[in-house]
Amino acid sequence: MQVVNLDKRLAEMKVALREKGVAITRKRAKLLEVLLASDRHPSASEIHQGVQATYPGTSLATIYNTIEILKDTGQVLEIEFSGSANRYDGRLTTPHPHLVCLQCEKVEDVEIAAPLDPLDRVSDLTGYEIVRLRTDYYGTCPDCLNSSPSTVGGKGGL
Amino acid sequence: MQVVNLDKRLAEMKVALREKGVAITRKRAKLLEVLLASDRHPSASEIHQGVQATYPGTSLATIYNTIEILKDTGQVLEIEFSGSANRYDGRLTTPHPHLVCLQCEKVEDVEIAAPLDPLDRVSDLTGYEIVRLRTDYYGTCPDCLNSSPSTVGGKGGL
DNA sequence: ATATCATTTAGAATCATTCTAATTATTAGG
DNA sequence: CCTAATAATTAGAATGATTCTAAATGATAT
Repeated sequence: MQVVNLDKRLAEMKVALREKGVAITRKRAKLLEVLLASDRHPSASEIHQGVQATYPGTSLATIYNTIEILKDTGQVLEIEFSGSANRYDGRLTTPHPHLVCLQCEKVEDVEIAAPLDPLDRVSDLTGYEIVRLRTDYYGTCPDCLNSSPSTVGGKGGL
Repeated sequence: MQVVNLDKRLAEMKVALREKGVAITRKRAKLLEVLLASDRHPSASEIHQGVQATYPGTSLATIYNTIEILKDTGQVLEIEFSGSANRYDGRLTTPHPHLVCLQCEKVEDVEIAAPLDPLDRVSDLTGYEIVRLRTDYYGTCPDCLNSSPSTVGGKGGL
């Protein structure tokens, strides 16, 4: 697993926000904390719950607003899902491969071979100006493989 | 570009549906046609329009129902997007890399290096039972690079 | 014909996300 | 300390893709 110094990341994020000219309010600070505390790639609503633990009455809109700013400043990586909520990675914000469990919707980082073709090679090849690569492996995690040997279908949204 | 014999694909799809025990109604046949006719990876609503050209009054529900069956039988590849409609590939239904234009929302196949790590190697490595890999390059296509030299942002949903 | 079963339908429901317009904090000058 | 001005936050409405529901239609096979 990519090891990240969380304190350092937190500081970085704050600097980036300040440079953007936005205030680091208590709720926003808490949001950053919650985001970094989890290696689960939390969803907006999970972050919302985390912030509400300390600041009840925080609106979901605030969470989305702040995530928007984080995205603009490259301080969070958004992992998009069509069937369920998007997930966010505040630790490692450059696109990287993920392992997604279709059963329990866990999203993990996976340490594997670097990009098949570097972005600029694909650019050359296609004439596209490539800005990012998404690489995700979908399947069933070990936990789910064990715990539900019979549950085959998986009605989940991913 | 992967070259596919469309007539053959159409026949394959029909066989797969029959084997599943579902009828190939006129609307469904048309849907398959529309799906295969396009290399644009059409959305449900684009397919809907295509079918409606011949069968006005076709419901979107029918499109989604049929796509569902196609997915179940592995006869279509669904490419999911959180910000906008999912796209469908009826030509090549095994997961393969795509090039996605963030500007015009074009989705193209791209012929590049095979998977970084074969699925079973990732399985071994992680204990996951991997079923598919998603690999998408995001950027701006040549057309959009030319036509809108100033339009930087791109308020689009992808 | 008729009972059975699959297909199709319109519209409602869902859910994540974005928008809106109003309220509340915060800050900088006086 | 006040008071604009500005930014942050809010509740709730709006959006948009997808799924669900329950009813209607169509086809099939005795």
